[in-house]
Amino acid sequence: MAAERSTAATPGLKEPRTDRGRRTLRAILDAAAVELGDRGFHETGITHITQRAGVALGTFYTYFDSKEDVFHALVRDYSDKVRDGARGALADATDQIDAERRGLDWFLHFAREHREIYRIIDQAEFVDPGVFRYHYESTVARIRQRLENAAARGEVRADVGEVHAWAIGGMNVFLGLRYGVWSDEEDLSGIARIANDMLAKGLAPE
Amino acid sequence: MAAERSTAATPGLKEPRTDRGRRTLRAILDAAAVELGDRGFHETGITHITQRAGVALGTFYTYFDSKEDVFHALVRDYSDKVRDGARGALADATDQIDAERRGLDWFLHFAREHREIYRIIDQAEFVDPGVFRYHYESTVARIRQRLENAAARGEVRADVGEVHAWAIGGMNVFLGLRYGVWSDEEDLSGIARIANDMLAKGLAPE
Amino acid sequence: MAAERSTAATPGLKEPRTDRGRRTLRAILDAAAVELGDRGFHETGITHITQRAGVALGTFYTYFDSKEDVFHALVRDYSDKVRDGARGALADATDQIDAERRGLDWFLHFAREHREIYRIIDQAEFVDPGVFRYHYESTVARIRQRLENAAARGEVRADVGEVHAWAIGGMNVFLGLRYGVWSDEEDLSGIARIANDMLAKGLAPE
Amino acid sequence: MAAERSTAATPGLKEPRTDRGRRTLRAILDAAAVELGDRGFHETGITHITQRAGVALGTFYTYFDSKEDVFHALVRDYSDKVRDGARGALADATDQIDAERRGLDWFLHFAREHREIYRIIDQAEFVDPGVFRYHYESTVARIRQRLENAAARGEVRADVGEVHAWAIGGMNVFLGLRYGVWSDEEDLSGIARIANDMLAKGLAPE
DNA sequence: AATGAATGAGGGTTCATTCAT
DNA sequence: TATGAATGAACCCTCATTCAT
Repeated sequence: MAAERSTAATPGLKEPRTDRGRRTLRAILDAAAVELGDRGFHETGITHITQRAGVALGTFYTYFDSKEDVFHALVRDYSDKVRDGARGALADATDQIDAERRGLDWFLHFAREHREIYRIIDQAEFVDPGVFRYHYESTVARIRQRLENAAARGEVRADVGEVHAWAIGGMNVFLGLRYGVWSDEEDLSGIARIANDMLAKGLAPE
Repeated sequence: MAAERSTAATPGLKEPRTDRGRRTLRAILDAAAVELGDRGFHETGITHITQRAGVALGTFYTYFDSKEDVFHALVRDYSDKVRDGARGALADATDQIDAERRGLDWFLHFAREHREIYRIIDQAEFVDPGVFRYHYESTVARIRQRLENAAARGEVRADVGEVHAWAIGGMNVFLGLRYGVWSDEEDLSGIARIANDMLAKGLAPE
Repeated sequence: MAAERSTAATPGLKEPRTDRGRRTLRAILDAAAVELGDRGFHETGITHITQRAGVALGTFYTYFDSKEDVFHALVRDYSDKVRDGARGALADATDQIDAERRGLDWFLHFAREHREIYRIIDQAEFVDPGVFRYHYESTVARIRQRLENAAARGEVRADVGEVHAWAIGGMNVFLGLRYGVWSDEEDLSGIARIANDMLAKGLAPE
Repeated sequence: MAAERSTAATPGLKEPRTDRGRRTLRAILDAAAVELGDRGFHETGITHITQRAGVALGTFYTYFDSKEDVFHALVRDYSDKVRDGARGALADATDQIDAERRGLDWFLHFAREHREIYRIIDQAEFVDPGVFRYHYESTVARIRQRLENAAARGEVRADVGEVHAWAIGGMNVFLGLRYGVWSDEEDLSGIARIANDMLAKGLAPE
């Protein structure tokens, strides 16, 4: 649940030097994820975060330079998680269509488990447009790469490209919103299978 | 470009009684669309809106009860426009697949023409969650209805349902974001054709 | 109920020249008495007054220069009413003690009938300190005059003076507040008799 | 002069946790008493208070939730002071009439010393009607209690009751206004003696 | 490292008053 | 006279950030 710090230098974040410091940072990060996800960026005050984390207001600024900074850190963490999680899910797929199904399946469950992700990433469009665009462009770029590789192997139609990748990305995101975030009832693997079946036919080699 | 007032009762809006009033309201609405779309809800001050509209600060409150109110009005206006515009575009389609292509084609052009729409509607998730959900749920419900009617006519596979509708909605929205809002270069009708071709195969009757 | 205009020149008031104008002025004055009495000076907006009066906002300024002006006019009207009403009540008293009882009796009933008076006059302390002080000083001066005349006639103790007058004024005002304004239940004439009995003994000639 | 914090839970007040905090709160409270007393509630801005207190605007909200809150706190503090001050003054009286004289004497001096009290408590009628009524009702209830106890001891007439208590309360308040607040010249103890003499006769046992 | 008091720019909203019609 | 749209100064309050301890 807690966001693991990416190893890349994170500007605006002051790395803790002691164990106690690491625990505090972790508490703040976790609290921030919950609060920012629940209330949204503008409705969340630093005090909301520090109170939930059980630390004093000023302590926040021991680890972050600004409110934007935590937000940025969280978006990057989540973006990384989506990338890594999907990658893991794809690993033992039989073919590319099956891989996409597994990826969507994993993503839908992840979305339901981490509803905050949606709210946090969506807000990035206004709070931190850079990461927002980066997140979607790199996510879609990976889809595209997979499709083109598969096309080279003859698994999908030869003409797949950027447009298909964005279309698939949009499908996945909306299904995650509708069935993962907004609802608890549906069988997510079933949803993934239905969507994947349409995709399979849509992408089948001529 | 100017938002036509919907006929439905709009709470929080005080209908102007004179012609001068109607002109002023229109100016405020147009200015609000530009400012809210450009800067985002929280970065937009009432003064930004009134200055662009060329009226005094207080005049804003002659027509709206709060900043949330204009926002709400704009989302509803835009939501109606998307609905009506798509409906018009669908009208002279030969079959349902062609209809979906025309709808997407229209939507992509509309998105490029009204980049604000995206930013305004996306922000609604946090500013006015009610309309946000309503907009997407009703949009997708219309897609679903069209699909099911087409299935009854044998034009598309018999098992189409809610999941397909959300998938298509997400596809359209992301394509609009990527090629309509973020870019000026691509031929939008070409994009629509590519996506529609994948859809045609994905939805073809068995 | 409607405030009659005193004949003295009232600055800030524009005398109506037509009959229609007189009716409008009257409507505004009556509405102002109700609203200012109910909500208080600062909580009352000009629109509250004009809406209750059934006229347009701008019409208010046809008759008054400012919000303070209506307030001032009302305080003066009410102050005059208290003076004239008490004077009338005193007229057929047998002696001065009886006169004071009749005055208090009348005042208590007037207070119950016109609860606004209290709220309006009390607020004058902050809104229009001039009239506020004038009202109480002249009211008490009349009491004092009556007492001294009565002392000359041997009806009350010889040493009556300003202090006694203020004490009696305070007594009357508080009884009006407690039994006239705050409550509907008590028999006001009985209250006046009780207080007057204490006064009779307190003021009796040695 | 500084308002001591009552021990009762004070909603809307955030208790300071450090010494510095306690000093700041005290400064704000003192400044608020002066400003609210001088200018009145509506004419006093938060900046008036904080500037006089020598702190920044925002600091006000570290200790109070709103302008109404300080006002409320001040009225309660002052109300308590009047109660405690009068109680102390009464302590070594020989009989009840003498006690009332001492109480009035103390009150007149207190009023002259704290002219703000009048203006603050009077405004409560509109700003905070609850405490306003509470202040006067409990003050008068104490007078009544004293009178009835004295009647039981045969020190005053047997029929004393609520009406007499309100009458006395009104006398005291008006004398305080006229001689304590509005004027600096008169000998307050002399005033108290004159009023008390009238009272002594008015309340004497038959 | 941690605390919490202090800061003050900023922003939404109100409302008495003006004025063109 | 009457109307109601337009004006803009004023004000309360929020909250990210700083800083002394």
